[in-house]
Amino acid sequence: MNVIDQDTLADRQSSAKPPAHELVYRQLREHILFGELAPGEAVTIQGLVQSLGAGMTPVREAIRRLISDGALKFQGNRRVSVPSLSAQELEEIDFLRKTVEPQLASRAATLISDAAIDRLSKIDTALDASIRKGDVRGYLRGNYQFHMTLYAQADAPILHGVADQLWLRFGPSLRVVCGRFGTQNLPDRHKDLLDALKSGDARAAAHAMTQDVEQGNSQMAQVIKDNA
Amino acid sequence: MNVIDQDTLADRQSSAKPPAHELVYRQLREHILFGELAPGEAVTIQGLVQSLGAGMTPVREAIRRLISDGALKFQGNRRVSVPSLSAQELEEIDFLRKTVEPQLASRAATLISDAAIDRLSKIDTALDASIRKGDVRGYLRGNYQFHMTLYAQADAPILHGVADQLWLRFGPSLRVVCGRFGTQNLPDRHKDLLDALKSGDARAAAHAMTQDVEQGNSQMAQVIKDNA
DNA sequence: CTCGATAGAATTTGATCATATTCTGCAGCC
DNA sequence: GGCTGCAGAATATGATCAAATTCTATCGAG
Repeated sequence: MNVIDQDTLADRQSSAKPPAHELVYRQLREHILFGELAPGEAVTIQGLVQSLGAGMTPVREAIRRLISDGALKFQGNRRVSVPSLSAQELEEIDFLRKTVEPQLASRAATLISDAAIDRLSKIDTALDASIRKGDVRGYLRGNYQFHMTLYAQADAPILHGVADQLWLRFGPSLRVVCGRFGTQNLPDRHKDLLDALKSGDARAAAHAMTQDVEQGNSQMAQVIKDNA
Repeated sequence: MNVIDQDTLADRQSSAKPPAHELVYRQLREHILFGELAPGEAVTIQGLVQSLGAGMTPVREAIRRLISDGALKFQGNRRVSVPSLSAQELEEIDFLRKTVEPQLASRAATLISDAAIDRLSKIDTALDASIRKGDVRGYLRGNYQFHMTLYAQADAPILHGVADQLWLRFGPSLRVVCGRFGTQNLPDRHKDLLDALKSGDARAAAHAMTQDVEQGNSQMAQVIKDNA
């Protein structure tokens, strides 16, 4: 499950260079999360070799990792594609998100530093700007960043990893929701969340998070139903 | 997240042959789950190339997948090892297991066929025999098989995959528990579980599963505390 | 003189690539 | 319509390069 790799303090002197397979993994991951890759789209090794200018081995490794993450789907006959969520799968993801993410929010609420709250506020401000401008890509990145930054404060790497994996699974579908609905009527429970964090109210944070998940998932459910 | 790949009916005429990286993945997975690999032990690519007689590329891919699964740990400097659980990590796993596995048991209870119950009974019988004989390896395999066979009946591939991943994470540590305590006083809530399944009582199934998870995890917690 | 530390060499291991091989899917032919 | 051959893509290997660890020999301090 990869995860997160909070460098932050690392790579002194800019000397640290991640291996190629790691870079390819991150790029592909971004593509999946923030939308260049649509659900159902085929992913070929050679295509990535060309488009990313990487060798074959690193690309293969990155693809395997993402298949393990559930972000890509192995279609049996050596074909790999971006999965499109079924209603049933979304229901499972809904169950898991409502378990894991409020829990993370709750834990984070009791541990988070003022500096981290500040960072979250900044991300949320930028996110609002993206929404106003109708910048789908910016919204998706900001939203993801907001959640993951928060979860990183929970001191719960395994839960964080599971949450991350779930986001990877519904990323492409979320992108479709935005394409359909635009960025105007997107949920933003982040204000409630920030308030709860500032007052250290774990229960309120969990509640706000539940609402946020609820809202996002119901929109996705709508789109899936329409497509069927 | 790998998963499960229920061949069963597949490979007609025994003609289907899985690719090498798949085979390597499965073997390594088994080693991790059932104990050849101890927590903390280093895993080298070249070592596996030799011991498994496989090429370098398949081994690399298998290792990447298992790292994504959380079954192996990338140690920053290009080294890979079998992770040993910290008390904190076990706590997280405990939370997740108590959420996911009872849920799976519950869903399975309403969907399971008589044939599948029969299969589970057979597995459980064999498992009891392993316990009596003090056959640690047999116990671990049987226990895993019992749970995964049950979860496969829940018609919830994502939840199943998450559960599978969690087992992969605590597998090596569970092995240590057995080494410490032997197989005598191991939990066996499987009888309660089977009863609940037979009567289609989802709530009872979930409860029995919670008990089973509880018992196993508390033994692991004990061992972890002792080692510290 | 012995012990310990350290710099540099040697070895081990990982990363990447070029290449050969195998398999899948498709198109054209019988 | 079913079969055969062809093109392209994926799988798998081994060679090569780079990095990290380990080993060793030398030097200095006690």
